[in-house]
Amino acid sequence: MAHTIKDVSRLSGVSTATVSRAFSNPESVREATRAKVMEAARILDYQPNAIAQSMARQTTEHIAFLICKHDSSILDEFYAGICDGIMRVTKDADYRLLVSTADDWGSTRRNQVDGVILGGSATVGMISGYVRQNTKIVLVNHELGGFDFPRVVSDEQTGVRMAVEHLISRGHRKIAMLAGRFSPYICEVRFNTFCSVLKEHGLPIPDRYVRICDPNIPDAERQAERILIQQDPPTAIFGANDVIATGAMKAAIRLGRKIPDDVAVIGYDDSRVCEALEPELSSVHTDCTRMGELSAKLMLDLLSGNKPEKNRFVIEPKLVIRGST
Amino acid sequence: MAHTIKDVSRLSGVSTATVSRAFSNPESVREATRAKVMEAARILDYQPNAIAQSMARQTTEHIAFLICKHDSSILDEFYAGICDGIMRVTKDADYRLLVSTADDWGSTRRNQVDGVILGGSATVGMISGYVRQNTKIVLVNHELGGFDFPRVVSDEQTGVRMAVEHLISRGHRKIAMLAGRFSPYICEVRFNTFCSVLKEHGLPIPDRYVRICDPNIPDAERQAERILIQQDPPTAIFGANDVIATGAMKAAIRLGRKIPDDVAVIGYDDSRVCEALEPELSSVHTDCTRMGELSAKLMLDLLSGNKPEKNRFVIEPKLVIRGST
DNA sequence: GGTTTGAATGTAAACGCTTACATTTATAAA
DNA sequence: TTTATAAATGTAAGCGTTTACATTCAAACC
Repeated sequence: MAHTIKDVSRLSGVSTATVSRAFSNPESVREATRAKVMEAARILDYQPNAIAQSMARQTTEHIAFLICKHDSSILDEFYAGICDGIMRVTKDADYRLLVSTADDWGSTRRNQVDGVILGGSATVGMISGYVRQNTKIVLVNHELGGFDFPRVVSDEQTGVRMAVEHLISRGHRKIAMLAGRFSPYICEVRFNTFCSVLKEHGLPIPDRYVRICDPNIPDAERQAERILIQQDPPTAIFGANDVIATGAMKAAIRLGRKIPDDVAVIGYDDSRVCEALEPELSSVHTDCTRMGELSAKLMLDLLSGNKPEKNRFVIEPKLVIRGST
Repeated sequence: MAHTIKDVSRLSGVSTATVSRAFSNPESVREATRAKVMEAARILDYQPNAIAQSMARQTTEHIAFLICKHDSSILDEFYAGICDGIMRVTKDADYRLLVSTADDWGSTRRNQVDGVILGGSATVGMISGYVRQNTKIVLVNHELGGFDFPRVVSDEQTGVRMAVEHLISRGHRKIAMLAGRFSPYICEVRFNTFCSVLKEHGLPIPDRYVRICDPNIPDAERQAERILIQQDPPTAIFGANDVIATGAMKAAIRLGRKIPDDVAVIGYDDSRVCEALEPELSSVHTDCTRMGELSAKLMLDLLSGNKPEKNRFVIEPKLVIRGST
């Protein structure tokens, strides 16, 4: 067994209270005393037991990041980015980070964390448990209708608008979209915004220019091919995300179309794959690391008892123009 | 404040011991009693306090995954994969997972976890602290010379051998390598194995067929171009990882070389980018999720007091042949 | 009905800290 | 030196569980 505060107390000849203070509130003990304590601790290789501290202090200095997305996880580049941002902040603040993909996480061992950052689509059911236990909540990349939790979201409308208007500014009039079948809310926003922007510019959206595909390359490739081989094909394709846009590019290349001359392609997310493609894929960048950092800072703020000045933080995406447009 | 076991005890009219038993050892209390307890707990919305349990049981049911790699993190596809594997297992076993990129993690709050899985290159210094505290240790994707910790590693020699012999079997005699400058140990193994396999087959390795590059696409592209534009260029390039191989492909495409006819390219890691490229990139697949799962299972084994039958588990990589070769 | 026995429950001492409050010690002022 | 005051330290009661041990209860046997 590791040594306890009592052993240090005995060896250094001071009370356990003083040992405790020497560790967690050094200014409150005399220099000489602190030295004695630390020396004893060194000899015994003592470190305060974190669990006992949590027990006594009623706080764990743990927060959790929960990825609430059906079939997705830390493997998702976007959530990994958020997680990375959260890790940076929690590390600096000396908080520990628990990570889980979670539907039902809330039901078990809830009171082990001071706060939980929910990424993806949390449900009211998940959240109510935390609320009852007074566990702090921050939402990231998601809004929960009817609630005003502190949250960090990305301005997808603007992102899509930038992508589409970029195509238009390049002279494209026949623009197709490969809509997605992944996160329902996101897919809806991206498609709806695509439509409104085109309408605003007086451009038509014939049905044959729209296809819905699964978020994997082969399906995107199939659907893109269908769009491209028709009579009077579009001169540009907007993919609902980079994976889908990648499929579009592959289809175009296989059909012998030149990118961007015969057909331009743009994606969304600015994932790593964009720079790997030839030509490189234009896309819309969302700074997910910053989203993570911001949500973690919000959480720390909450935990230190501050109310943040506002509850909704919006990250503005950036258009990244590359060779594909 | 949340209710405690005492509140439940009072409301249900039994002792706290019985409440505790009703929760953590249901068979040991009479059906009727358990029902009373559970009803009281339901009314009070009681849940056992996990911290107090950890305190009393002297176990946290937390394990940590530490990514010990200088400039890398959960953003790294490979470590994300390991992490995903660990998460699956810990989730099933109802353990919580702490994740951190760590150099110095060991120094602080060490005793909050029952065990730690170290990914990347842990140092003896990091480990000694855990050993003293009797925290269980498992290594993944790394060996620690001179120690025999339970560990899961990938058989890189075989992986490289498969890649190179695949090129040879395709008739290539002039094979170049873009060696890497990332993880020193890995880079060394990959390069050395490349050389020995070529030697075994009596093939030359002229200096002009080897270049070392940083693990980013632009640099790989530059170096690959240097290799390709020389007189008597290689007919195949082995990239030390997929990023580097991607750069090689881009260089070849830009130079107007046909892949795989003018030059074949193969990578290592089988990351997501492989299937995005056109043609798709052949590579060597390491099942990192399985490495994660295995290391987590090893850890759970250790924590339940079993000695694993052996300490070194080797994952065999698989060759994935695609259009680029 | 009285024993015996095993199961169910209760009592109370840990687990290793923190912290309000009490006490002692050092410092400054008179 | 005495006294007032502030700083340092000590005492002991929590924090919310678990669990060894003691006690009670119920069923089964004689």
